[in-house]
Amino acid sequence: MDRKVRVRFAPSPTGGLHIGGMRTVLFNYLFAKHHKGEFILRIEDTDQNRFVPGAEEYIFDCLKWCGLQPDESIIHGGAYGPYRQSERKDLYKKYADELVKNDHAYYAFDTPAELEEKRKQTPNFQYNQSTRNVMKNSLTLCDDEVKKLLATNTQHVIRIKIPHDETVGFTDMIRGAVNFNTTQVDDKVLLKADGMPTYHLAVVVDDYLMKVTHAFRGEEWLPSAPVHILLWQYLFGLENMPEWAHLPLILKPDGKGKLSKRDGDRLGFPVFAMNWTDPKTGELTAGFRERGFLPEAFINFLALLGWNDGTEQEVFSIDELIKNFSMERVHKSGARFDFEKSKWFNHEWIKRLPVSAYLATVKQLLQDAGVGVTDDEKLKTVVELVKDRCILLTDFVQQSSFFFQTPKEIDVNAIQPKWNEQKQQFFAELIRTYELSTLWQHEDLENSFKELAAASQMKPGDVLLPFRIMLVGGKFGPHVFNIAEVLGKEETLTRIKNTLQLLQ
RNA sequence: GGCCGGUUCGUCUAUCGGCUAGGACAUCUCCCUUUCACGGAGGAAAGACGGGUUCGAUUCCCGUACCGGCUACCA
Repeated sequence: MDRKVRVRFAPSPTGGLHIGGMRTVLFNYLFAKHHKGEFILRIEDTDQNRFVPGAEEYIFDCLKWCGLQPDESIIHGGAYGPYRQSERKDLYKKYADELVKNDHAYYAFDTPAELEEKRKQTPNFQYNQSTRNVMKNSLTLCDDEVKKLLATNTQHVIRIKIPHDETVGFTDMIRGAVNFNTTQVDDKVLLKADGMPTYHLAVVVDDYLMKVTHAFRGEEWLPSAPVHILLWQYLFGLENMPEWAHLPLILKPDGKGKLSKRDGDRLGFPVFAMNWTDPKTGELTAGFRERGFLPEAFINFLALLGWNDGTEQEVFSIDELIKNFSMERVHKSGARFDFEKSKWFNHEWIKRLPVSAYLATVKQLLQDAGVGVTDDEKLKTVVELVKDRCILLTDFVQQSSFFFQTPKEIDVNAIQPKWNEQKQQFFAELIRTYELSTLWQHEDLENSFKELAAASQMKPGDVLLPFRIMLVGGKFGPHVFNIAEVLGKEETLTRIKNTLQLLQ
């Protein structure tokens, strides 16, 4: 391929963008960047009935969060605009007319009601080469009548005239040779009654006009490939057609079928990249971002859903993905989405990334939870201390709140049963020891704690858990002396004293 | 129903004719850790089925089964 690589992602702004779509974006992006090409984002809004306000912005927000920025789009500009199909409406008619003129398409005057009636009568009714001659179209009507109907602006569509008994095939980058016999292909509508093109006409025209070299889409599009190939043949020449790759579907974790946004609610995991609220129904679909995912992790597990580089590496940065990605190594079969594994990726990224990469997010999360953080250095220390224990960013709230505010609840029930006079005295003594101590490093705190335990004829283990609960409130958190160190002398002593009172 | 696609541990996957079928998630056991994690060691766990081709098939071919997708003036 000597042409510059140009790929496109073409969502319709009908609301939400789930992980299947996001993965298609990712693969487009990786392919484009790997080949030093361009990534275009085209809005396919040819169905005006399904337009959802805010959906376009949402799509861009998701891409931005992931760092997958288009080179050309309705907001990034570019030399091949407009990038919104509704604004290209007039372009398509010309090509539809050309097809009619060359006998590759025809006018059809059947009304939606008539078609519906037909389908009711004939269960598996298809508008195709075997039925078109009993329908109301320019193939069955005489020329004068057609002219008259057109002249009087009778509602009509333009349908492709699929040839009889031909083999149409192409080489899919993932699947290899795929062939269809045209006898099985329907006469799809190309131009709708409202003058808008259907997807079939629009993809072909726009991919040509936008000089797209490689076209990637979900496997669900495979059956309509012959229509598109025929269109390329009739309009622009097969030699100019982009190479196709039909990506494997992302399947439900349980049961069967492709993943849908409803599966998330049902099974308790996000399906969209970011939270999405449907403006019409008010229904909220949860997003990975709000659930506490790092974009690095989101991208990483998306990439591995259907692709791998042949090695045993699993954690990839975006640059590594760009470097190693190839469409030929994408799987043919669908991949079942596994939320547990996606969490593992997030944990890996939390551990690997410098904490500065997500410190601001954690700070915001704490703030949202009512935990004010004024000391950024302290936050950094805390995050560093607890990050191994956090799978999702939201886990930082539970793991670090007690560093910044007194625990709301002290799990005294965990101490009470084994509490006695001896322990009571140990902590009274500990308070005195710590009050006198001039050093406040965790090693020193631990040493004096253990010396005191030994002097009191106790095993450290007997008093370590109570100590933890005094400082943390519960049975969790990093090493207790590290906690004490960060908390500082005054706060540590206050918490011991407070809990001691609770135990009275 | 028709057309198209797919089929390796529970899940994601490696293997491009030589396999004692490798890794990861999850799971189990143990070690480390006087919380929980992290980390370390180990265990259990797979080639849908039937025919070919071949010295040899998970790998190539053909059937069957099963799974999925599509079958709108939606994308």
